[in-house]
Amino acid sequence: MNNELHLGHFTGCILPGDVYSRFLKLKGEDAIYVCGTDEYGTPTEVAAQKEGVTPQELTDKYYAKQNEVLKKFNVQFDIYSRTTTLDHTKQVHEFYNAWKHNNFIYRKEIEQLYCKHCDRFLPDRYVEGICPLCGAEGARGDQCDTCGKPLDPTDLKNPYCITCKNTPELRKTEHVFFELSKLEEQVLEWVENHEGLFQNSKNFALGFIKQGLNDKDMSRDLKWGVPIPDAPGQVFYVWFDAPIGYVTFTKQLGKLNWWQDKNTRLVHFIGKDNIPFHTIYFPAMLIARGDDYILPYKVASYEYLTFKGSKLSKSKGHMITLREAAELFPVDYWRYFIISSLPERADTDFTWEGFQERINNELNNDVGNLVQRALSLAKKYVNSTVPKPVTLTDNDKIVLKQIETSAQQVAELIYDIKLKEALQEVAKLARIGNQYIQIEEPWKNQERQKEIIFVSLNVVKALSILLEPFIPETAKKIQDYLNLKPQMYDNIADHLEPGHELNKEFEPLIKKIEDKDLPIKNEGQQQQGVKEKPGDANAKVKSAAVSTEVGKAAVAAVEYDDFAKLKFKVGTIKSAERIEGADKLFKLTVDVGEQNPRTLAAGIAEFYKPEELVGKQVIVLANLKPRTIRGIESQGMLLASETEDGKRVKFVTVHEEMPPGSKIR
RNA sequence: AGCGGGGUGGGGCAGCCAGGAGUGCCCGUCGGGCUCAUAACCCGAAGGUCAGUAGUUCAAAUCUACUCCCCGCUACCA
Repeated sequence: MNNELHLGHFTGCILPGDVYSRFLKLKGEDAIYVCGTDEYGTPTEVAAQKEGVTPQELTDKYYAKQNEVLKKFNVQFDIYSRTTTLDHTKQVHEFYNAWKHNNFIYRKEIEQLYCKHCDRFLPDRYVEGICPLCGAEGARGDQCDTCGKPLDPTDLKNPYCITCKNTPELRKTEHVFFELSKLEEQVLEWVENHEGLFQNSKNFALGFIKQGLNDKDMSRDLKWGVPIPDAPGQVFYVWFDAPIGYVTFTKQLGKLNWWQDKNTRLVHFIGKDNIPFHTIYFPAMLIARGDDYILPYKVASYEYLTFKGSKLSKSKGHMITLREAAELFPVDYWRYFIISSLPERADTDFTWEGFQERINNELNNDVGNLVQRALSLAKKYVNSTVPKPVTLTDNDKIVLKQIETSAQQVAELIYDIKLKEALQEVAKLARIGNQYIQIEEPWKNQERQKEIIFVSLNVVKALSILLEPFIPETAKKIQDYLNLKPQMYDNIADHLEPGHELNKEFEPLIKKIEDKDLPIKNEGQQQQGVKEKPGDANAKVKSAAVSTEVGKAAVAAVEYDDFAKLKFKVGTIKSAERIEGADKLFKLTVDVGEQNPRTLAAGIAEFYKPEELVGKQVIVLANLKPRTIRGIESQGMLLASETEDGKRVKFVTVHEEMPPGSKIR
């Protein structure tokens, strides 16, 4: 909760949950979709400190932004609340008292680092020092980044306070512990026998439990957090309050009793980093709470959508924010794309090409086009009125029957949270519709026009219902064209009334994404006005190195200093060979006047033969951050020129031989 | 380094947990058709030793062991 929402958040938890809950409601189920912001925790506090505002001010700001953008994406929460409310504090205290009552809480005196200068304890990330294991400097109190080992603040050698840099001292303090170890068996049994966990959740949780569940220190000597009632000056470790937010928010909706109702099916949608909290800690907290609190029915955990190939990503880890995404394309495009490429099994890399392909070929050509076809046929031949079929042929009946079959399959898949597959099933119905029109040829087959158009329109109507959970705006648009009121899922097989008038005004549902619409081509504009941090220039050029798109990227005006950061050198190609399994790449060794020749991966294999290259002089960007491409480390980038259509590529050279290593300026 | 995941026709995926002819989906390629529709749509074809090795089995993409590649997390974060 110290950042804007980005496509990763949307993919991992928000959108799948929205599709699922929209579907349930459309199906007439008693469903609520509960979500909120988790606002405590040291990261928020540290971020606020950096921005020079209070944590509350920071979270207020982001809460408002998130709320706004979620509405834009038509996320239909029943409540989007926050953990910094009094309701939540009360709810956490209620849990705490129950844990105490059920003997899951004990106190223990431990030693913690204390900064006299700042007059505070230094938990987790408030302290840095030298890692006792690998000796690296700047290891944080919770973990060393260099060797990756988790640490306790007290493990650090030469610790210092990150705020004032003074050396802290050890001070005794009494902390509250949650006796997780007592629940190991119960949690293990639940994980092992629970069918509702996604495979990745289950594997991870089992591995986690195998290492043994230790009691957890719930106390933090901080102010920002839910105060522990009987431990003045201490707050709950954020993961002990955040999941209780689900309970708080449900209570705010007046449905607290759902948590103790055996018929409630609690389904979590999370990203994979949240797996231990939703499969181990939270279930343990619920068991310890007692009073028949229910455990999750399903935990849908998603892998990551990664952005390494995207030119929008300014640095590693930077995502496209939802706000940016909505400015670029209609939100339904994003909703469609993300569900159709949900990272269920493995991380999935986002590419603009993939996005464009999916939207153009599937959403546009199959779905959009079918709607357009059917409506146009109706307008042209039956004056935009649902015709009365006289005699239905077997094929007509098969297609009408298919609507029911599809609806049933889609429903089963969504109940089972196989959203990607469900959406494919919807797209399949659109294809069947296209196929049907093609085979029946209503433009030729005049005596059967009424029946064919009748069937086609019913397919379109069915699509509008099936699509609603996924792309609600588009679904609504189709229903407007059909002049229909919002439908329920179970009405899907009801045929349109003959004589029902359709809307004569309609336009293509979806517009194709042209190459020029993609931000790759607008890179210059995109980045204007964005202050890049020093060193970022490397990152920007890097993406061009693999895609041979040097010629395509529009060039924004740069400062001379930025240009001066780039070190170009003349190099002589010593050897060139194809890289196995890569059509476009050569592995080159190039002498750039250094002790050893450099290894480069160059995307010019479609345009040269290896033997043509040996001995040639090329221009190399020598201070590009090395990058591993197809298993070889590319230590620079070869400059080349490319025609607009990408059909011709020629490397850049000097017109007379220069000594290898000569500078370019 | 630790933890997790992946390697399936040219590209992207599903299938693997509950083994049964390489089955499926999207794109691309090639050939054909249609002209109602957004140069869209429909039909057909080519293309894979399911990363490798060894095992279990009547039977392995699927189970086991090992090996090789790749990726993510271990900053914020789903």
